[in-house]
Amino acid sequence: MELTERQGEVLDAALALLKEKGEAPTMNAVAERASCSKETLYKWFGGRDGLLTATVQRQAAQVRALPVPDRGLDAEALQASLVAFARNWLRTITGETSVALNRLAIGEAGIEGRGLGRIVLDNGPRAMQGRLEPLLAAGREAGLLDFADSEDAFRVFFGLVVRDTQIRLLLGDGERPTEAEIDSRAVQAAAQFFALFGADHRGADGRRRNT
Amino acid sequence: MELTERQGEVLDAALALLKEKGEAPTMNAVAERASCSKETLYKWFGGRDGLLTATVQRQAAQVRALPVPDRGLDAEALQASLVAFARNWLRTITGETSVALNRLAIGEAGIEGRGLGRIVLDNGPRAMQGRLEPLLAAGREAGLLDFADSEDAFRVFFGLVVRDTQIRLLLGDGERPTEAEIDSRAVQAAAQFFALFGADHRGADGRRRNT
DNA sequence: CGAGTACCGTAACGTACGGTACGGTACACC
DNA sequence: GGTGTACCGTACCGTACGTTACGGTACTCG
Repeated sequence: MELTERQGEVLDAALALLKEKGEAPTMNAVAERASCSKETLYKWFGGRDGLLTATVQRQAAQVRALPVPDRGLDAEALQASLVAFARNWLRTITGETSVALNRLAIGEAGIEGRGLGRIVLDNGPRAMQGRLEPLLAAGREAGLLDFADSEDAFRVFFGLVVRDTQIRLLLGDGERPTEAEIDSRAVQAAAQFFALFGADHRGADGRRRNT
Repeated sequence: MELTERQGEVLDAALALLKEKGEAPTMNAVAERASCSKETLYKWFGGRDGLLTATVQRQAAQVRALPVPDRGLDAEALQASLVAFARNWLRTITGETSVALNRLAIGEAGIEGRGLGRIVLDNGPRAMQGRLEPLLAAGREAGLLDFADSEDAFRVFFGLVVRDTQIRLLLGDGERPTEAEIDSRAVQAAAQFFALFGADHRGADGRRRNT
């Protein structure tokens, strides 16, 4: 959906309300906050579902991709890329916006005909997977990594990075990791991933190359 | 809260509706499904919040604990316990009931004064942590595991087991793992955990004993 | 300058739903 | 048999909110 600047402001207002109140804002609240008429909301977005969908889409779309070195991939560069991925991802999912969006999407994901979960999924875990798997494959090509199934490898990396952080935040456990903790965790996760899938280590996980 | 059998039936009806509709059921719907009067609902549970809280509590409380061998802990027994833990946990979180409960709790977790998130948290990740950490500590005592911070070790285990499974299910990605996949993943996660924290391996994660 | 367009502000409508009230029934206890 | 208790079924009330309608204003275009 193509957005004018004014429409973007309206969606920003909707997002702000979502973060403040913790639940999907009402049409009245959005109209008031954005200083626009409800008629305009309906004209632009079709209704409540359209407004919320557009709000989620606007935010989800601006999760930025990280540049991946596709030439001259050595162990150092691969490690650095993985750490950068992990740090970027942790920052995203622990952010207030991401938590609010995921809450909204999850809350409506069980209901017939709601597409919010799909949007967040496509721009969240699946987007991460789509960007990371090529990097992992390149690492294997370069003889730095050793795994059979790149999807499986991605999921292990995801687990090492995210752990129980996201589900705890979603459930309202207030303790957000600090920037320093995020950095440390990113380094740690990348190191653990290398310990499991680095080509210069033994296949201690018992499943290497056959799962 | 002490429950009579009839009250349990009412909460079962509420849970059934929650799973069917994907969102918190209305008082009318619960009364009709359970063949009871709304007045009774209010008398028993105080109101809508009380009813939903009781529903979540009833389910959350019956996540069963696994027996932990506290004597004669050898490598085999520890591995078996970890696999059992992983399998049990994966079965729980991929179950329809758990997904519905988590959706409900997360959807209301951002709202002032709602306690559902806390309940699920206490009976979910925190309960798992409370049961697993003693096992890990025992493994360290027995010279089988090597880690500095047992909470950190728990979280790595959690990540290796759960990966992105839970968040994908919550967001509506329909693909549930089969029983065979759960078994395989449990074994794999335990092996990977040993590869990272087993006392007979090198400390390849770079953080052993100092984080 | 007149017509059209886009938008704001506000009022109004319909409905869903949480909560309450009340009559009716079955059963226990004196 | 009379009284109290617990519960069902249903009707009712108030409010919140999605949606629609409409009058008023500014700006554009011919």
